Amino acid sequence: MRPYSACGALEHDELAKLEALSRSNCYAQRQQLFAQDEDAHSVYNITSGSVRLYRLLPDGRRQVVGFAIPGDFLGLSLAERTVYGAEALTSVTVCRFDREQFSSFVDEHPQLLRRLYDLANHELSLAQEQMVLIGRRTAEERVICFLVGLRKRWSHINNNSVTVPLPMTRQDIADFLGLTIETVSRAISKLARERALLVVPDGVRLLDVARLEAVAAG
Amino acid sequence: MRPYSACGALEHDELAKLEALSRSNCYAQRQQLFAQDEDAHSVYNITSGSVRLYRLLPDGRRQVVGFAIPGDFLGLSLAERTVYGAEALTSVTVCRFDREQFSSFVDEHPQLLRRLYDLANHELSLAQEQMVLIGRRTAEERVICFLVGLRKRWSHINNNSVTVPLPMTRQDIADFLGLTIETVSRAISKLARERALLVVPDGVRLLDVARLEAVAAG
DNA sequence: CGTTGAGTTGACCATCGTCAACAGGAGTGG
DNA sequence: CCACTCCTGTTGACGATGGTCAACTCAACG
Repeated sequence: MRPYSACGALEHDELAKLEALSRSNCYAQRQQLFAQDEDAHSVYNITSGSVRLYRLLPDGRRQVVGFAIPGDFLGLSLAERTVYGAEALTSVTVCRFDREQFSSFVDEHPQLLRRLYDLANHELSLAQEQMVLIGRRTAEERVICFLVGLRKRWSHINNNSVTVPLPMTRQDIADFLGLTIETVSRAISKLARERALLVVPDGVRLLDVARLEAVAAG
Repeated sequence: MRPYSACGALEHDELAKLEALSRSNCYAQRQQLFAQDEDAHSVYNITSGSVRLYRLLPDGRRQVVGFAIPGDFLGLSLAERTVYGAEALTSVTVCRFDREQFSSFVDEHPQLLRRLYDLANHELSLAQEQMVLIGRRTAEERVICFLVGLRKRWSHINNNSVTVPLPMTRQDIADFLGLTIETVSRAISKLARERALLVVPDGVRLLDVARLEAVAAG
């Protein structure tokens, strides 16, 4: 795990010190990294695989608040308790840090803290984007935004491919977009019928990228 | 403006230095503090009045991403550009800081930065809460959650009164909850008919707090 | 070859959005 | 003082988007 994109603020030797605090770790598909509302032990950096982040209402309704892919961090809030659960969508490998140790390291490196602060504010902006998506867009628009946005996130990793991996189930997508599984399925089928995309095993291939990105932007 | 709740990390003399950087400022009702996607000049601390924060889609659809009340900060992300607009719902007074100066001050006070970091992560958690609200709750539940949540925020200011000030229009509430003005109006009317609340000028008085809070929690 | 679980599709329906009419206050001007 | 307009909010009738329920396909797996 070299990039440490969140840690660009660190000098080489500081980076080495941080790396010394980390432990590599694996999770099987469907295994939980951590649950909602439990004590937070660790900070995670995903090195391979995908993770879903979700919140539950007491009556069982679920909202997926995000998906983590390689390079993403979890638990950076450094809060004592988790506010969402995290579950492996595929088999997952992570670099894990002890939360207390990581927190102390951060306190000793204000430049890193400043970088994390900017990162958190960027996340906040994305969360607001998601509010607009769920609150003010139609079902088809939500699905398109989801696919286009996910492709953009993968583009750094898979060389800008038009094939978007979808390791999550339709249920996960639905719970992310505030829809039902059937509505997501219908939206994807409609786009496939219109030759805007092609459904492939464990993903979709975007065919009419221009059209899809126009809808996502509009 | 004494509380500086965000600045509890500062010593008395440091607080004084920060205060020296601030300028008091007024805005008339409907006046814009700043627009979406413009250069960010300032950091604001609301001292009186209410502000709506909103994002616009290119086609004019609007999502209100939050309301700011006395004690709240705006522009703390310290990003170069604004990601949402802010408009005064009532006449508003603020303490305004130059963004660059504030940013430098923060860089010289890691303890303050750490406090701001925790604050940003708390905001992020609230944004996720809002995603659950918009994505997975019914119209009536959304309205109830909104009222109960707003009451809680005002409780520090107005001595835990069951009367919730609503300086925003129904349109603002609708755009916050991902609903229409008519649906918000109907939900409030229904709750009033059921004696769960009472509509008063520029607000509502919660009558059956237990019931409302139960719905909001569930 | 049967079972299971994900995904798709269809028929029907409910919630919420749309459109329209109306009520009530605030501001304006005769 | 009384129209008159304007704006916000309320209410009703109707309709569409998306949810519900159910049947079916298909692949994975034992």
